[in-house]
Amino acid sequence: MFKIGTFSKLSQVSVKALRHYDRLGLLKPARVDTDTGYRFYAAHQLPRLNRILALKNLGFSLEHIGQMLDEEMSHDTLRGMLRVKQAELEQTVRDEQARLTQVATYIHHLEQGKTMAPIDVVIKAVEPVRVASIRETLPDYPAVGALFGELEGAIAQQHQPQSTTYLSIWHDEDYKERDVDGEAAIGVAASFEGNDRVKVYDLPGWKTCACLVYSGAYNAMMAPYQNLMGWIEANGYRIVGPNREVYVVGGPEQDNDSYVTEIQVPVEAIAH
Amino acid sequence: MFKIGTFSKLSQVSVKALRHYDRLGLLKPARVDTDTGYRFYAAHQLPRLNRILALKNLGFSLEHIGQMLDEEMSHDTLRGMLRVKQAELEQTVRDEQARLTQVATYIHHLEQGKTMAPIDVVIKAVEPVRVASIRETLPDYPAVGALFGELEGAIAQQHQPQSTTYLSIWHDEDYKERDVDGEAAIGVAASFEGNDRVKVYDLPGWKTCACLVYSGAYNAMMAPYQNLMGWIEANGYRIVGPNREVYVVGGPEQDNDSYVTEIQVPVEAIAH
DNA sequence: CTTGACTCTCCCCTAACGGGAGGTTGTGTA
DNA sequence: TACACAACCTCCCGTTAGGGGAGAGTCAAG
Repeated sequence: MFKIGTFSKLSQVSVKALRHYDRLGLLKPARVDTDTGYRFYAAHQLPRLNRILALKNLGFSLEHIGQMLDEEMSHDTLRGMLRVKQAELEQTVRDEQARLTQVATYIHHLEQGKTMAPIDVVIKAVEPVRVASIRETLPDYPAVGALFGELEGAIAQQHQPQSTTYLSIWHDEDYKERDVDGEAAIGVAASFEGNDRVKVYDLPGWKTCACLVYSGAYNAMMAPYQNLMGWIEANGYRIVGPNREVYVVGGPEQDNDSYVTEIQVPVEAIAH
Repeated sequence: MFKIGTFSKLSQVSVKALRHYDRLGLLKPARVDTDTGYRFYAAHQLPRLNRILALKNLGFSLEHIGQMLDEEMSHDTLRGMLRVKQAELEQTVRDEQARLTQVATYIHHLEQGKTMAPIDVVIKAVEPVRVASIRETLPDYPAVGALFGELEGAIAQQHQPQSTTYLSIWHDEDYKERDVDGEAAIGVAASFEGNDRVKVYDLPGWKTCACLVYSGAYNAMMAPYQNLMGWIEANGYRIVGPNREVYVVGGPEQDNDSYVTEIQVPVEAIAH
């Protein structure tokens, strides 16, 4: 029988941790003095403690370890837990490696003396949303403004509340100077009805979307686009759909520095 | 100007998180109504929020992000922080991959219908300790018992308190049936003096040591040894020193099931 | 018998929020 | 204009796996 300090040195586990395991029921001392409350551990408890440490090293929570040790756990259940942990670890490794790539990209950019801009790129999910939209081949990008005017008219006609969700979708795979396949969309309620000209549908969401918030006039948006595309390539992603621009703050004038636009490009990680 | 709920939807960041960033000074609302306490955010704050999210995705703490955003941080300092983060991430990836290997090993063992024993293996640090020891070529493993008797005699002679640290060290690289190069060691105080027969020195510690606690008689220790060695090989480690046995509970008799022994083998990870 | 080492319980702390209580403010509708 | 309800506020507690320390009791040696 060892007192907690001796047992702690023996097992290289801190006294605090041993008391913690006692509270959680993971490792009860072999005997507890009823008068003094002193914990006494037996040597034959070392293998159990060691198993706790081993499972902890694998990344299991103490709660899970308790389940794995206490219940007479079946082989299959145990294997299942290991498989789940395996999947978790694989996901973690992938995530960390993606971060590593990003950090390396930024360091590289910095050493080239370039701007910090690519650090603003974020991968996030984009929710689906019901929109009214018009899609057309436009002479150039700014021409999408006219489509928004048309949409606003149609929405006002049906006495719908005005939405703050304005976005355009660019369907061309490559950059084009003219004859652009563009779509203007405004968020609407489910009750809104379309017509021949104005289509109403649920714009699908994306689970992984590279996003960059850009603050400035529309005619200077080329640079952030290039940053975003460069980021996507450098970090091992592939574009899997048309890019969108969400107009957080915008208006009819062309050159307004206070406009805020979010560029969204759906991507997926290139396998391994 | 948006109220917190609108800004939350716009940025896909929860209201709770926005309030949290406000408290931390990471992202103060553009205006706070002095009467109601309502927070009002401006669209031009989205890029800053986006940068916060991007840095958070890289694994930086909010405190670090605050430093990176607030101070007019120099390029060099920034690059330094990125390098540190890069090193951290590399370490994390290595750790997680080691865990992954372990989990895979255990799943494999389970599917072979073998015992769970290898799951008890733990990698930990072993502290250096001052010992009195005798090293000799022994006819067989049990013969080390006599050396302990000799050591105990020498320690008793100097009226030293008796230690609980008993361990033996096996210097042979391979398993040998006879003529074993073994060492018996007992922990002593710094004041203890050796002689021709009994050497006193600081037994070095190890930073990474594969350890297995075994509960049972000495003559059945072959199986745990094989488990441990198999584990070391399967998990990509290499043995880099003589293995030790720490006798947590032991005695002179050969076959006692209540004995507890920890087997320690110094290892290092095989590079990549 | 004293001193110092050891042990006990209890409480607060971590990072980045989430959940909920309880109270105030804003907005849409009858 | 009144009322309901959504949105907002602050404050408090919870999460993991213990660490740090206070204040009090216990143990072993000199």
